[in-house]
Parts: sequence; structure tokens; C-alpha cells
Amino acid sequence: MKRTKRRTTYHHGDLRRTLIGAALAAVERHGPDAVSLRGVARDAGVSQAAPYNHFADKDALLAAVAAEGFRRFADVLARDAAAARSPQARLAALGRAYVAFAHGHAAMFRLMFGPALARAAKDSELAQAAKASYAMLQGATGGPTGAVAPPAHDAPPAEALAAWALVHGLATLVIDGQIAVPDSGPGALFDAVIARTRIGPVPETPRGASALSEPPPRA
Amino acid sequence: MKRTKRRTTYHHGDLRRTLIGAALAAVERHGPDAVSLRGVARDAGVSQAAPYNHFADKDALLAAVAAEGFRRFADVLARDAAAARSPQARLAALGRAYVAFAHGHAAMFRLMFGPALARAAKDSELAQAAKASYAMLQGATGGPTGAVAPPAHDAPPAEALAAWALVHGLATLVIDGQIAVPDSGPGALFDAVIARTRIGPVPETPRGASALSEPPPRA
DNA sequence: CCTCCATATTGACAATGTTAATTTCGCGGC
DNA sequence: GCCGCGAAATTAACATTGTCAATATGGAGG
Repeated sequence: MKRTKRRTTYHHGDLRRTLIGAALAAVERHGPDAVSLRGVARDAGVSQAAPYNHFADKDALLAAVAAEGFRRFADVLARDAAAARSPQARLAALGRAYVAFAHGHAAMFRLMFGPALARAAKDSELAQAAKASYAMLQGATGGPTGAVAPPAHDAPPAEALAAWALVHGLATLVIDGQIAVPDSGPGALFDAVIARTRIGPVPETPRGASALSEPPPRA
Repeated sequence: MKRTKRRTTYHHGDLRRTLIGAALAAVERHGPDAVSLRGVARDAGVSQAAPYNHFADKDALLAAVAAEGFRRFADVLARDAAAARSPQARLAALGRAYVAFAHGHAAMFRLMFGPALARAAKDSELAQAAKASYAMLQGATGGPTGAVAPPAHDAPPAEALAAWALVHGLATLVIDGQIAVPDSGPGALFDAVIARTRIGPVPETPRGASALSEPPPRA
């Protein structure tokens, strides 16, 4: 299964891709913390130090895997969002896909948003792939309320942050086992939560807001 | 600084507490993944294998540290919530404290909600400490809407889940560097998000809901 | 055919988690 | 007041890991 590759390039016939694939499989099987560079090299059929010709260190390999994860993530989000007919449905579909991806690829999700990313944030490929996913959320948030205030200079609109936080929090809590996902699947959980949540521009009557909107007690 | 302990118990004069303290410091300084059992033992002034008399393995030590973290977390939440005068203010204060704790103790927060907890979920002390924090959120969520439906059999109310997810997601995104926290501090960020979010019972007019509330497209 | 250089390998080093065998030392019973 | 018992700590060892330096290899271009 690893000799059948076209050896277009050098010696082995592209390692790098093989390594990324092996690492991806290892991440999905045993979690990001359990992957060892040597183990990946073994799986790829090369020897311990071979990866260092293609990646600076272990984190660089994992960053490449995370980038691939973000690409797949964005694909799923885009596909599900495209199937929606109204802007509201689009946003809801995005959220559902977000949580479903996390639930179905917990290990990958953890890698993508874990501290490895923070360390290797300089990896521009990774950063770019991550930005793409967020852009979809942000775009979908602007829609439903009609014309939005001119996109703030560089600060992201708080509505997009709220939607992202809600969905990301749900995903995180689910994969960390803090929330039990019902037999009906993560979609049902998402729907139940979303039915009780409204996100929109700040209401005109600040007092009387139903919940979670009081100013700080100046402690 | 480590000889001045009262040696009430055995040889060393309670290790265990010393180890937890050293591990806690190490976590806060270098992050959960960077703590080594041997390093902790060195810091405590004992030798590599001494910890195994008090903890089954490294994860058990970290679980103890996480439990301590949850205890402090619950304390902060309780203190800030107590200062609030209205139920709404209470819930808002809880959220602000949640995000602020994550921002101020990122490493500890990561440990508390990381995969280590999932693995060592059997650690009853840890599980209990975590439950206490969630109970506060849940309690505060029930308040503002007046009388709540009889507390569901064992399924937590979706309103509490929504509030938890929103706040936890914000916290997670902040400490992972996905959201830049403004100079005004994490509290301001939280307020901006919260001002645009309303959580409450499912509205009576399902169509016309402003956002994030469409049924799935049956894909 | 021969040389060059990217690619791979071998061997080594330090650090880590964990276990087995051994030592140490305070406490309760003689 | 001595003594041994057992908990607690130490030493030594093992396998594994990330990473580097030195070396080998083999395909492409002259």
C-alpha cells in the first residue's frame, strides 16, 4: 500500500505526503498527544530521522496535518451551507456541521484548535486554512439581519463572535465529554440549544432584556 | 522553603501536597503538556520515583491538580455571583468570571477541560469538583425566566447548555488565541458578545425568529 | 560513465514515564 | 529502651521519545 505510489520525485517517491497521511491516521486513531514522530516514520516505512528532511520538527508535521484538517472542515461547512435555501437556514446548517465535525473527528478537532496551533501559528498555511473557516461563519452572520453596519475596520463584528463562540463551545464541551450527546446525534443537541438562543444587533431597550445582558457590577 | 514543613506524617512530611503544589506551579508556568513528573519531583526535592507512592501515574497527579483548579474556579464564580443583585446580573457576572478565569489562568483552564480530564474521569474528586461549577451555571440560568419547567429527569435544560456553551466557547477561543482580547480586558469582550445574545425558552412563533433557529434540511 | 546533491540511514544523546529491588526511618509492642 | 514491621523514599534499570551529526545512497545532468 505504500509502494504503489508514483515515484515522480526523489528517492522514496514523495514522502512528505506519505508522512502527512500516516500522521493524520495516527491522530485520528489515538489522539494528537499519542502520535510519535518515530511511529509515524515506521508506519511510512522509513527510518526515524527521515521526516527531518521534510519537516523542521514534530510540531511542523502536526501543523501540516492540522492544515489538512482545516481544509476538510471548510469543505464540509461549505457543502452543508450550500444546501440551505434561506440565510437563516444557512447559518443553522453551518452550526450543525461545525458540531457534527467536532463530534465525528474529535481528535482532529482537538489538534486543529489545540495549543499546537498556537505554537505553530507562524505556519502561514495553517493560519490561512483556519481563517477560511471563520470567514464562512462571519459571512453567514451578517446576512440575516439585512444590511449590516460597514464591516468594522479590523475588529470582527460581535455577532459573528457570539455565533462562533456558541457553536465552538458546544463542540468543545461535546468532544471533551462534558456534555453527553443524545442518541439522536449531535444535530439534535445543536437544534435544542439553538432554538433557545437568538443572536442579533444590540436591542434598543437595554433594560428588560431577558438574560445575560447586565452591565458589570464594577467590582 | 521545603524543609520548613511540619513533618506530621511520615518520612518527608507530607509529600502529596507538596507535589500537587509543585505540579500546579509547573502547569501555570509552562503549560500542562510541558510538566514532567521527574521535574516536579526535582522541584519538590525528592527523587524521580517518590511520587509513585502517592499517585498511580502522571495523569493521577494532573487530575489532582485539575481538581484543585476546579475548586478555585468555583470559588471565583461564587464570589462574583454573590456580588450581583439581580438574577440577570448574577448570570452575567458568572459569565464574565468564567471568561476572566480562563484568560487569567489559561494553562490551568486547558488542563481542567483538556483530554487529561476525559481520561481520568474516574477520578471522583475531579468529577465532583467539575460538577459544582456547572451546577452554578445551571442554577443561574433557571432564575431569570421565572418558574422553570420541572427540572428534567436527568437531561439538563437546554438553556443552561446554551449559556454554558457560549461562555465556554468564548473562553476557549480566547485562550487558544483565536480571538484577540481587547486592551480593555476580557470583560469588555464578553459584554459585547452578550449584548447581542438572548437566551430563553423557545419562542412561540417559530417562523420569523431572527437567526440560528431553522430546522435541518433533512440532508 | 561519473560526479553531485538532495534524500535517506545509522548511531548517538539526553530526557521522560514507569517498574523492581533495595534502603531508610518512625512508630507500636516487647 | 530496644526491635522489627511496614510505609515511604531511593537507586538502578528499561523502553521510548525528539533531535542532531556523520555517513551512505542513488537518480539526474554533464
